[in-house]
Amino acid sequence: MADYKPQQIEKKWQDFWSAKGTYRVSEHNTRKKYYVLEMFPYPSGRIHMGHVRNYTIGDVVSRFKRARGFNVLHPIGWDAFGLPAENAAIQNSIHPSIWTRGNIEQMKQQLMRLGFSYDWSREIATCDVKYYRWEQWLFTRLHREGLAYRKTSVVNWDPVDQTVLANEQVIDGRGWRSGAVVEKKEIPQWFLRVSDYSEELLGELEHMTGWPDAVKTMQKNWIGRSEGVEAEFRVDGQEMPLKVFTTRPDTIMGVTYLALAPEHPLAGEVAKNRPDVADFISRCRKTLVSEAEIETVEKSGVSLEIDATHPISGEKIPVWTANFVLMSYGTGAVMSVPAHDQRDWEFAKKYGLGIKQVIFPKDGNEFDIEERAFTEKGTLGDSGWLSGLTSQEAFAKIAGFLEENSAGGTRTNYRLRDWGISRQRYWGAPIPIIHCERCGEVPVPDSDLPVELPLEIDIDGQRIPALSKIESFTATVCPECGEPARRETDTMDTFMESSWYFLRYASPDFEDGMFDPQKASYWLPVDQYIGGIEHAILHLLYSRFFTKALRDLELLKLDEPFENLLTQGMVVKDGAKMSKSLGNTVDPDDMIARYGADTVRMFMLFAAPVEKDLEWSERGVNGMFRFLGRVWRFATELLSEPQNGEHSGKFSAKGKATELEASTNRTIRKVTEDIESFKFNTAISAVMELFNELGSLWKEKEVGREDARPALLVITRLLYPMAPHFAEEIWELSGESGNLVDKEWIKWDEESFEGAEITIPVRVNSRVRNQISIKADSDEETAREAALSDSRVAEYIAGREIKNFVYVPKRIVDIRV
RNA sequence: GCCCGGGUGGCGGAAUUGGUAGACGCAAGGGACUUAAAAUCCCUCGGGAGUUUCUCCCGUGCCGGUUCGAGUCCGGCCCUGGGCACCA
Repeated sequence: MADYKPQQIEKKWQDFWSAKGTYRVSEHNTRKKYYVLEMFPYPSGRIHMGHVRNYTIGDVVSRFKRARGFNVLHPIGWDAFGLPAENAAIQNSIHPSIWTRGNIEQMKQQLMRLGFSYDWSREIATCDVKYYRWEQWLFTRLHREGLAYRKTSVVNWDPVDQTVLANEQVIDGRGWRSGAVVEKKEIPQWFLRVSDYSEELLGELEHMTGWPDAVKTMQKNWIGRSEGVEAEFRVDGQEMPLKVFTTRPDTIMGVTYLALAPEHPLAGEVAKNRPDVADFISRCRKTLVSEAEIETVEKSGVSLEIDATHPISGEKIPVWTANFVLMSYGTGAVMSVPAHDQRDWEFAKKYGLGIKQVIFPKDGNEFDIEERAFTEKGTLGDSGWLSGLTSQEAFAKIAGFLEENSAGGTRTNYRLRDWGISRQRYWGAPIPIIHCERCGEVPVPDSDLPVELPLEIDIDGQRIPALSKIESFTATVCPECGEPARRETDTMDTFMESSWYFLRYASPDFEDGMFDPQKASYWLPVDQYIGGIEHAILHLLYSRFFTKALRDLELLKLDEPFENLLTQGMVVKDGAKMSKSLGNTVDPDDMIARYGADTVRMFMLFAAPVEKDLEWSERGVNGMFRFLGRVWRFATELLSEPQNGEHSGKFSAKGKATELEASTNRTIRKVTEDIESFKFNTAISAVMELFNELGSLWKEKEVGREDARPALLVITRLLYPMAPHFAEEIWELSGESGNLVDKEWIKWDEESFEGAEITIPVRVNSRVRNQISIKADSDEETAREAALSDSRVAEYIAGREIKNFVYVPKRIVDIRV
């Protein structure tokens, strides 16, 4: 018997796998391919527990699928551009590149210590020129297709630091470093036309059976397709009518005012002569960065003191600007119907605007419109020639009327906006465009790609120079006319890199394109994608968009990138997400040093179901260490006897061996099915139960060495995907041939536990009164007889009439008297 | 504010997807071993009651409903986590 010392065995097996090149794969293989991928990490410095959880899950899937006979691709890389590198650079006067490279080196070592089955030969880092050059190449193709375009858009501007801020860097309307009040600035920026794909991105969701419903619903709502009507309201003295979009055209006769987003051009127009309006506009957007803030702030507005003409009634309708109207949705203007929309109602009450009810309950009941808005559909009234119609009938009538009078008509609107990819930052992939006074926006020709990010920069100050400040970078000549020109100085959103990295893994060193088409068509789609739920919308939607755009560029024959998706919960401690700022992080390295990688992995899998948050508990880790220690001691004791080299692996049928054999086989089935469905916590429980049973039978001398051995070997093999070093070592100790990493997954023998008697409860008047033992496949008559002949059950029936008898095979007998 | 999740013992969780609520583990208490500690091993462990090898009652956030039967389905509340387009 020996103590379990993981430190002595884990390195040994890691070196063994690495020396053998066990996880290197190629397309030249007769097995069926399986591509398992975890979301790649941002190299922030050190691995955190969220990574450990994510990658442990992926590793179990990878090892399990290998054992099930698949040619498994399991790659890893680094999402290496991003804001934190610049922050670190400023803080520590270290170049973002050096900081990032150092982190990658460190984190790679950490991942290796966890024993993950990665094909390290495919490692990529998105800040490598050989990676982002192909992203630049793609950008020029998207540009050619009109899918990349420039328009002005607003950024957060820190007037003290003279820099653009991310939303995250704006706290209560102030720059996080300078504390200066943030200003809004309109600058030209690059966008990708995701909206062209709204319909397909939405429609395809229906067929994506391998994705969680919650994620699909979130994406569906994010795309936000709505059928409605656009109506035009003419404004005196304005050439262009005001357009509004509404999903409730039936309420149009109840419009009492129009509300414009503060950024609406007409509001800006009026503001020129109205200081109060100008003041309102500048005030109301200054501190509001996100949609969440805009929608929770107290509603306020100001009248523009102009009137619009109702397209149907011809009435004069006052026009306001209000802080809750979003410029980015619909037309940036809404028709307000206080009687039938609660938000409009509240605004109208606050500013004394009219409330006109035009929809009435179908059942003819009264509704007090002074109390709140009536938002249901119903019958139109007080609506002129539309009165008496139902909401549904009115929809079509009104749309038709607007159409005929060239004042609007039916429209489908999407909430999904085009993707702004411009970042005014240094640490990113430069956008490959040259601005020429004569030729306009000229994409960098293929022969001049890549546009390398200049690495020689001065970072000792408190600022990283934007590319626009680096003259040697900006100055160039126009590829078309040869005259002096300037480079685009925006870099690309880091979501660009993560939208296609899964394709690059198929051929990470390919030099003639983004990926080798043959290899990509072999490996893709990703069969199992695993990552945090926080990426449910943006990253996953952008990756889907990229895949479809690449398909339409005829670079890829693929509609969707990720066949199956698993979203795992966060790792929390004391109820809060582990984060540096909260100071509640736990370093995986400490845990590995103390307990070993296998214990940490097992704990991560055992402590919570994958999709739920996991509460970190070092006591729990210790408990898992004790479990592995018990198995270890049992194994070393059992296997210490000299082996004769011949093991049938069969149970003897002596004593309780048959029972142990049945439990062993039942456990194989349970663990296999649980791993298939990612229920690792119950898979581990099942192994623990089997081990507990084996332990007691052994201690009570109910089974001998010959029967303990096959059970223990099964336990070892079932633990292998989760605790691979541990399992390999015991396997080697047992003297069995080969290594588990190359072994087929273990099969179970159904016959060993079929046909056994089972115990089911008998309920009388909803209370369990006793259990009966019957064959699993007993018919109702047999079950009835068994139940009624049970003395305790009989006591509770006691001569009363049986009013109802229910028998659910293998489950329950329920009697009502 | 809008969208999507989640609420089960002291704690993490299990419950064959409508069929014995609390598997497995942690913590706690008691005991064995030990000079001692650690480690290890054994027992108890949702609450209450009783005639205490056993039996009864209550119990899955709250209120109501469907059903022979509800942690699971339906309606309405409360609390809580994630996302909201420049954090990744």
